[in-house]
Amino acid sequence: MASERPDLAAMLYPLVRELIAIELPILAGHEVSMWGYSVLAALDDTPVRTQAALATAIGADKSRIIGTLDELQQAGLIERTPDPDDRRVRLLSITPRGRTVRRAIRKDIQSAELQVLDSLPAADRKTFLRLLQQLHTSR
Amino acid sequence: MASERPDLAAMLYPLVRELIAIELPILAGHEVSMWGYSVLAALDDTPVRTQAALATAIGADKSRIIGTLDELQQAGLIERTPDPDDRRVRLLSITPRGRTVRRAIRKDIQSAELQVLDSLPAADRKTFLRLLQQLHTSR
DNA sequence: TATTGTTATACTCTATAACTATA
DNA sequence: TATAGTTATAGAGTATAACAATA
Repeated sequence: MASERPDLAAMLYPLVRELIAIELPILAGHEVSMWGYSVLAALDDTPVRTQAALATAIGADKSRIIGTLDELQQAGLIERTPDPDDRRVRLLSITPRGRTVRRAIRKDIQSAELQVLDSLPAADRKTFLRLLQQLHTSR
Repeated sequence: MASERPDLAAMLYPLVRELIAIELPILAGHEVSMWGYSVLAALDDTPVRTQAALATAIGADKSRIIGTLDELQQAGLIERTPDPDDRRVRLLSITPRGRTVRRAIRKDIQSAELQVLDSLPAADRKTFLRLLQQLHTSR
């Protein structure tokens, strides 16, 4: 019976939950919700898109992100401009201020999140991070 | 600006979501919910405990797992016996049938879940798994 | 008084499906 | 008619607090 190990999800999920617990106070400090941060990140990495495309990109329903977009727009972090070529579409873009906020949040998160890997030796931590990144970009 | 990488959660969360999508139909096939499977796994790995201890062990509220325990008990997968020493407490245990079901589910899950690591070379896959396991046990 | 398990309540998410305006 | 965005509705999930039994 040697080959016993926990399921992948059983090992990964606690990590994610710990990470969320780390991120929430940071996000609150910047007055941005988790969905809001997710939107800012997506828009910052790939500039313009329709709301529907954005929604599927971050794994949400198109109706689910509307409140988030309203908040971000009102805070001046994103812009929604009607597409002249197809007036049904709202072209999305992150504002300079949105970009600044996104980077500040990311800096705070990334300087705190690595603590979840603390139990690994430094070399292993680096390896884990590299493999995870590889896994993430090749999806 | 070299040091740019996605946040840990941004890389891990999609993995978890993909894993859940893989697990749900398997669990449905065994007529066990995700919470139910989580409870079976916890009880199988560390035999007896109070409901409150079990709840915190799997990251839930004590009131949240009661419906799950009812279902599992009715299906004959767990037992709730009053503690003679403290009649407020219900001692929890997994039944032989519960153990069988849990193992069957785990076998199905583990034979399917590794596909999320498919984009890694075999050696890297093994390394990732080892580090993740190390991370999980040393928490 | 404190604790275990339970129930009840309200609150938050989420999914679904209508609705509008454009095409 | 089909699609983008929006709104409305209902359903599921969750947290909180009250409750009964026991310590």
